[in-house]
Amino acid sequence: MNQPTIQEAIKVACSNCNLRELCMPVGFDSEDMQKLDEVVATRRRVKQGDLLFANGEEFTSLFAIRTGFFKTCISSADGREQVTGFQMAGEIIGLDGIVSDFHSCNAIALEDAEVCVMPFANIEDLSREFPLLQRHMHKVMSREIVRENGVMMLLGNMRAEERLAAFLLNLVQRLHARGLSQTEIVLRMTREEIGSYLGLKLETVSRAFSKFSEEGIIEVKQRYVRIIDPEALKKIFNPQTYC
Amino acid sequence: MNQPTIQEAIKVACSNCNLRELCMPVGFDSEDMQKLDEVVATRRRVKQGDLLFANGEEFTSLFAIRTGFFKTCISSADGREQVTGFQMAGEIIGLDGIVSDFHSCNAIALEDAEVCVMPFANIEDLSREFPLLQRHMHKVMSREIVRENGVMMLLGNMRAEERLAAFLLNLVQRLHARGLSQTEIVLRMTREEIGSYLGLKLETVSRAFSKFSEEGIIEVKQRYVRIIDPEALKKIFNPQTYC
DNA sequence: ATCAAGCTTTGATTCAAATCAACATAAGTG
DNA sequence: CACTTATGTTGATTTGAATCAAAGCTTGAT
Repeated sequence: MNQPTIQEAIKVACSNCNLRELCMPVGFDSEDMQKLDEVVATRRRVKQGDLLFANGEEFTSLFAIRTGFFKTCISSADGREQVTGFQMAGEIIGLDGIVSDFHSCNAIALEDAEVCVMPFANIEDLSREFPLLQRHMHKVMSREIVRENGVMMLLGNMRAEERLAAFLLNLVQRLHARGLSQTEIVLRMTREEIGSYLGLKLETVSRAFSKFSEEGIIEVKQRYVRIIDPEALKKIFNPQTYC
Repeated sequence: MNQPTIQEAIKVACSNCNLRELCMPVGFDSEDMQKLDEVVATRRRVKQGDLLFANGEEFTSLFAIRTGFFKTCISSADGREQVTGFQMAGEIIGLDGIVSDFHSCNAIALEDAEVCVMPFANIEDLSREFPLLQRHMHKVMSREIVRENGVMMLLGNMRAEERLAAFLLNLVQRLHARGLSQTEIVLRMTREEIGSYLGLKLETVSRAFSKFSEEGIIEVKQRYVRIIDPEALKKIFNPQTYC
């Protein structure tokens, strides 16, 4: 079902990875860290547009994103698509598959990407040995649950501009945590994909971008976005705190 | 922050609990099952309208619902409420607290309830000892993630009647799995709470109920609902499969 | 039993976002 | 490069759900 991808047999090591603080728990000594390298079996490259995994595929591994950008999405029986998340370097993807041993969404690379393949059996074995890793995995899953709670609030209660403001703030915050600019973004997704995530149509997303631009809150040119006035965005997202 | 509740020191045992197949993994021998009883420290009663836990409270335990019915909800800075789920007997509540060690939602009893208090430290200790329990906890969290994915699809893509149909079908399915009627429900929540969960206003929920009733799909009288034509509900929720 | 408060239903009107439509811009491809 | 296709913007119109409003039911308390 997936496009062919290169399976690299190169030796991979979390212990040397610059994303370690994002994917992995902190506080291990170097000896334990060596053992933890066993969670990652191999790396895998995924080309832009290709599937990392697909709905219905057997679940065997979680994936830690090393480089690149993904979306996860589900579709209803009559073909409506819902983007359920956007994932970037250092984030874990594939948690949906644990419950049934089959994936229940598609994960698609929005740019050329590389992931660390972490066989779930390895994760479970090492989690029993290392309480810190166990705790870490629990937190990763809980974080995803809490994120989705927030999305429910967005979709259930927020207006189009509030949703887009929240989306932009979340994106820059995560990019900033990875050492990228707090003010400039090059979006990896289309207006339609943003809209799908936020429960809006692409025209509505485009209009909200234009509105923010007219108001001098952001500068937009296609996928390039510069945040001129982050406080204004926060105020739109969260009016009460600012009145 | 919570209303006072009775802390019962009675000896509790999963090994004898009729909800065991819902809360706990299957496949243990009776000796291991005895050890697993340690996961539950005590039971706690929660009166209708009272909080099981509140946003901001320290997270120490997960709760398995023995009897009763809960809602979980979050509120935005300016006071908008979003119900993030309804939980019934045999379900686990409190997963939101794991990531930050503080709860990020309120859990409120919609009827008098009793829960098993499972200190998270106990769960983690026993999970390291018993791979089946470890796997079970992972599945519980993954199931919650997948449920929320489905809610995102509902809120992002579905119309009011489709949302209500999905909600009713989900509810009867879960009640049926607990040995209750597949056709008759007494709702534990108000129209407003249903609306909050589904991203709708209470009037819209009421109108959708009335519409289904006029069409002979359900019989409604306040909180009482009888499903006359479940296939029609499935068709509304999921038109493609039926055309 | 009576009253008050909370919930539910229904109708009239408004409004935010969807839809329909046209064009502009960018990105790929042979 | 020219041409096709994908993506993005903007305007006009429609529409589904929100809002505003009023009345009917239930439930629980005095």
